[in-house]
Amino acid sequence: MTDSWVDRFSDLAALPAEDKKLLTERAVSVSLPAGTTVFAPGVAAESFLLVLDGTIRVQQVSSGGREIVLYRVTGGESCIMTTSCLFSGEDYVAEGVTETEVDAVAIPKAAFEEAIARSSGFRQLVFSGYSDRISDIMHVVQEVAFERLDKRLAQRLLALSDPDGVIKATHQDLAAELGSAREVVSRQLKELQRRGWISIARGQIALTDADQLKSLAGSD
Amino acid sequence: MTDSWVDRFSDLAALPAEDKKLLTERAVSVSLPAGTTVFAPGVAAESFLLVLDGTIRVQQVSSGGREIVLYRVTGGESCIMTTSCLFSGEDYVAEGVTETEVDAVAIPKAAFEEAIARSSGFRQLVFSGYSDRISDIMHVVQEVAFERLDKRLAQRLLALSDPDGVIKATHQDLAAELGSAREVVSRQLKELQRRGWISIARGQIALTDADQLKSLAGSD
DNA sequence: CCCCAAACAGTGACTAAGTCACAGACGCAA
DNA sequence: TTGCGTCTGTGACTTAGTCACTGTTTGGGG
Repeated sequence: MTDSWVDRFSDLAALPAEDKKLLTERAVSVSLPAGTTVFAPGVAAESFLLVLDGTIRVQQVSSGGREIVLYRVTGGESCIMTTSCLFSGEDYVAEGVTETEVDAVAIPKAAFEEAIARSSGFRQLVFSGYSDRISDIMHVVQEVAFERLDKRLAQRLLALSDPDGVIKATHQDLAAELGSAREVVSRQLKELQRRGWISIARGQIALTDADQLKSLAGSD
Repeated sequence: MTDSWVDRFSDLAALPAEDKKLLTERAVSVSLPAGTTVFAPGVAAESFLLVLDGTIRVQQVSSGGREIVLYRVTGGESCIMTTSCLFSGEDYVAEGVTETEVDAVAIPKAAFEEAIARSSGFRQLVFSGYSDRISDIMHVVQEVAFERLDKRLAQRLLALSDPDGVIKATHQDLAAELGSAREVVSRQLKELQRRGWISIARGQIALTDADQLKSLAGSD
């Protein structure tokens, strides 16, 4: 196994061979189809997850059925929600869903703890994963508490658009990104369309003036 | 040193003597007066902090001057914001302020890494600290995104009240707890007073019907 | 003792966002 | 073609946040 998955993680690639061996021998490769619920409130974790390919969306759901996206885990990142539960034994307060097909490796709790104890590179990977997620979630708090919805919507449209400036998402999907309500997003989108910055079709939005959107997204 | 500070942390009290020795020898005791800014955006951490006594309030501040409290670190807990920055090197996105006089021990980065490598109990402490904080912050997201302000205010009044049912805080202070605006909180408080659930004085609020407040705080 | 500057609190008018209850519109499958 | 489920539009209303004020208390300094 010369081109192992460990070489995809910069913190792990430089590891001593014996540490790499520990990880590669004990890890279990998994492949998940799009739309799989990786973890959810009320389910305890049993292993640590490293994403190789694809993206996992981590979100919270309210009792009233509204949702908000907290962050996404993409290739080369660890899913700290699993780590978190592995250690504290607490239940998840969020859920993780694969947005695409996801290739990952699952490291059982025992091997995880051994790797943490032995490998400083592995510790670095796990801790920086925690740090990054805390930053992400704090950013979400900042946004929902203090920022205007039109600005946040513009940010998301820019972030979610493909190279052609197209977003394939329903208004409901966008509302879930922002933690808002579908009707509110529909009205905001209509206003952006009125200004000529986007064009709206069923299940799809095209950016027609990205510069104006960037200006709105970056306004203080 | 028979009654060392390490015995205040359940994860550390059971440690082998040599691990305790490492921590106690390398840690630096600090005592901070109330109102000290422990960390703030744009300042990098240089050591890991364990709080022995007192509380540190961790909050975010918006460009418009509004604030929101994320969580509090109390005696026997680690301040993971310092850990986070220690590892990722990223700047703080929040600020920490002592609410009372705080006794703490600061563990330099080198000793921290050594302890992490050697002591599973210390790892447990650090990881569970992370997990708890992530839960806290996710809870904040849930609240600001989805819950009504009157319910959140009732929750905070109950949480902040002393055994006599009194809260010494200005309306501005409460607004900062909730990430809302002072005028909004003033109006909410007036409504609670109109219902006879609280009584309002300058800089102080007294709960007069905690049961009704609990009912509001727990409503779904 | 009185004055006065801060800090604290109250208010009205307005804008932004969320809720509720619908009514259309579109698109695929039977 | 005709449903039927998903997606979107809309009006009326409530809740929350903003702005620009005014009023009120309070603890020093003169």
